[in-house]
Amino acid sequence: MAKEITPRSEDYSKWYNDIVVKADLAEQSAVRGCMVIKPYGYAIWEKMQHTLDAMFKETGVQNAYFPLFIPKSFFSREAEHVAGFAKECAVVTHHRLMNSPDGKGVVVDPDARLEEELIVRPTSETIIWSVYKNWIKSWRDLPVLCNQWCNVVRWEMRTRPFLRTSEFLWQEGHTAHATAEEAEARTRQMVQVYAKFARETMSLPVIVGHKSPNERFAGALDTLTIEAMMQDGKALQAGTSHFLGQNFGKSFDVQFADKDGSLQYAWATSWGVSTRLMGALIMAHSDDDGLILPPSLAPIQVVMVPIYKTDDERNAVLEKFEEISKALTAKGISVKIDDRDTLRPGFKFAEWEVKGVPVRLAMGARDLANDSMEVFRRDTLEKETMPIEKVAGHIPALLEDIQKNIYRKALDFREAHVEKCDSWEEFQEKIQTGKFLLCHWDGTVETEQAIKDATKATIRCIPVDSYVCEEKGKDIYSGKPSERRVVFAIAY
RNA sequence: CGGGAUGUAGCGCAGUUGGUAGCGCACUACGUUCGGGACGUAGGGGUCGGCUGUUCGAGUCAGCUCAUCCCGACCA
Repeated sequence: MAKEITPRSEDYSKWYNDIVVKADLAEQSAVRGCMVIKPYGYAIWEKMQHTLDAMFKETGVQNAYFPLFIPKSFFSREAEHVAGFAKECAVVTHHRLMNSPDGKGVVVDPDARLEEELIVRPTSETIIWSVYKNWIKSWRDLPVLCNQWCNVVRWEMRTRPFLRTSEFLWQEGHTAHATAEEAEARTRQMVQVYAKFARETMSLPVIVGHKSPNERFAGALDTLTIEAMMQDGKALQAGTSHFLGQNFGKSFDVQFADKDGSLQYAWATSWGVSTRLMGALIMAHSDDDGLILPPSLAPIQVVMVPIYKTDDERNAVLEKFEEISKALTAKGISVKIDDRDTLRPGFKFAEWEVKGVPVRLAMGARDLANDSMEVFRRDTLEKETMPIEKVAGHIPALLEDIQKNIYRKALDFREAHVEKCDSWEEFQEKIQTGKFLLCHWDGTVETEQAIKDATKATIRCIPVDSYVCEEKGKDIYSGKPSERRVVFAIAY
């Protein structure tokens, strides 16, 4: 495959789109800004869903489903929330079409205008809290811990596959609690679920932290985030968990009788991750040969490519593959024997590499004679020849090693591109080269905005686990006193 | 919604001063190949984004329009 584009080149966007297309993950749909997720891409998303879903359930969360359409009036109840989403809503105004009077196609039937317009959900806080009002009467009804897997629509001006599409798939959790402490604890708990998922399942190192007020979710008192670094050094917000206070409880009049008989408003959290995680996966791990998938998300973990000239050779190799396939399947490993007769081995090698399959086994007449097999790992591109009987036993440890190695590689990359910075001159230059800069910030929206206007860089988070730096200093821009360092970066 | 660009085969593109539509990849058939994206031969595939105009004649010129992409503002 041609190696014209490298991950840190200026044409990162082209490189990314190239991988999306060649790895057969997604394609552009006829609808502007929307995306068709193809079977291979969707299989990865399904694996993400299953893993996350199990993690949610371990924390007591249950799945539910709420309507796609939200009456417009619901949005006017929470002022900050509506301000955040008003500019990007798809609105349903009619419910019927009719044949065009001029005989050409169909038109909207003017008589079918809805009395109240419906908004296609950009997020479901409003409709869910309108339902919670009926569910929550007593402290005994709390907490309510619901999650839904669904699609949402945000009519963005500019779109990019997986990272920002007009419609996207996601999961949104919405919880109601009796106390602020409990809701805040849930907010922290869920961001840690996301961090664990990113690190262990996606092999993606993330920084957990608070968003600055400027970057907070519309209507939230606090937003926790996981921030990841892509291979061009830019930041990607990969998941968020919001503490919503009593904003929605009050807006939707969700009151309950507390233990002491007093009426209280419920406390809320919401948290979500989307198909944007697919974008993160692509941009964090791929190389010039295509996608590199962590084994825990790979739809196919081991692919077997037979090499042969005659039917006899083919049958002999496939027989060995079947044996190994059975042994691996018994261990819960997903295996594919690529027995397509019309393609040459070299083509198959390249194709499975683009798709990011972690391990490839190849076997031909030469190996057959030696009772050996070639084992190839996608992450390092290393080949190893080993005796056939040892292969099945070797694979589980190899997959585990690949999983860890991909994480290690991404972590090393991030470590090499994070640094402290105390000079505004240095900041302006370094931030453009793809770095996370740990800098002092005076805590004001004005300073953050001024830095953004000057450099496009934003505060990605105020870290709570890695890179925590509680030391006094002077703001990088304003020179005013600062209590701690925060993470600045240019983001997707 | 501002600034820039592009619409020609499934994809990527060429098409000169206006004169009967081309290339590469992909696709179909046959043969030779098969240990890192094979090769040969023969085929199939088009409302040149749309409309209007200029002209004997428009992919090419003009006007309008639609769509897409990139850069801004917005955003997970």
